[in-house]
Amino acid sequence: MPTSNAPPEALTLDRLSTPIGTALLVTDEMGCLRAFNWTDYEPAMMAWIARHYPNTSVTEGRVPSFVRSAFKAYFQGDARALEVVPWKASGTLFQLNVWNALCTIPAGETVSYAGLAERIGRPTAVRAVGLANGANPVAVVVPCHRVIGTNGSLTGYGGSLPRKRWLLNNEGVAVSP
Amino acid sequence: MPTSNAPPEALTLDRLSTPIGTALLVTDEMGCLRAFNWTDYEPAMMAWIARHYPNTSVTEGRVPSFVRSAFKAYFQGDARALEVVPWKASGTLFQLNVWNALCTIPAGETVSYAGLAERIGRPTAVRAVGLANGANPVAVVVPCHRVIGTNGSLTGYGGSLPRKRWLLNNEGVAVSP
DNA sequence: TCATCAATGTCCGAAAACCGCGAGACATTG
DNA sequence: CAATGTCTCGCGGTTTTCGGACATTGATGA
Repeated sequence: MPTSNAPPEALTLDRLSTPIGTALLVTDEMGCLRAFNWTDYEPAMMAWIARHYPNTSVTEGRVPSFVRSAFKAYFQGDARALEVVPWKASGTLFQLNVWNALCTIPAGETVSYAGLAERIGRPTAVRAVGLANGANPVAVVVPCHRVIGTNGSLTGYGGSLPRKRWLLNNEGVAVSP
Repeated sequence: MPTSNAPPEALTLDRLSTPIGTALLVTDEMGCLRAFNWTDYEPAMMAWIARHYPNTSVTEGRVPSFVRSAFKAYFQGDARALEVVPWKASGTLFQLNVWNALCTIPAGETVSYAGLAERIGRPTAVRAVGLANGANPVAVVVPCHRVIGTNGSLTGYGGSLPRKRWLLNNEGVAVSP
């Protein structure tokens, strides 16, 4: 059956309070995480969903409880709790490569943009990696926050730098300032 | 299930000898015609398939016998024989509108490009209709050859004008030269 | 140590080019 | 005076091309 790659029919949008703001969780019929963001960026997230899943409805509701539990545990300090959450992302081949590579960075470690570029076999596509990083629709679960500048600075983060710092601290990474 | 609109997993490519060249028939798992062309344009057709069905395999084989029979009957003079062949096409909304409108032209009749534009409610999109006509992936079954210029000239045809003339003759239409 | 600068790959939106037409303006023909 | 032919221009969806933007980095020079 070719259903495996088909776009989802219906998405569920849930809200979860965290120490760094209210999070938006979006899962498909299979309980697969399709999008994650904070309420500050709700309009942008909805626009992204509309562009990538044109014929899919989004209704507010409860995502599967194991998903909620995983996020709760993570935000209470269990750095590896999110590894059990299944996710599926829509993007170009290059972006998918980057996102998959992100998941090989264990909690508690960081990689530079250049390092990530090497991992996917495109040593020179450094800026492109940064761009793909920012396009990650399932933040936190796909740990784009674990990528920092070669010199150790945090550089950027779609969800604001304070959150990036908080997430890294929560995973046991020492960040400078 | 969202499977109905999902792309096919595997396509079958068959060859059939006709009075105007060897035809290429491509059907999906359900026996639905997905592409039609003559061997002169085989590379172009394969490229079209690759672009529209990126993850689909194409293997040579036999299409369902009722499909072959229908084509044989048509090319032996049974003008309406192809009406029983199911087809499915990938294209933009505008193109789908045009292709559906084409199927309302009975064998033995013709319509002008302007007339076709009116039928779909876009009286001024005349050239666009011509363009969509040329993009028809399932020629003959979706009878794009039944569209001619307002002044009665054949104007153009992707499969070459002699074939357009032959097809119309075969359906009982009197064409000038 | 800190600005400045160039080199770099991908993605997105805007703009232009491409045509399987038709209508109108003229010229040519019988 | 038709009837026929050539030419020009406007039409509109699709495809292609092009120019910036960017979650970087390493080499320079104060």
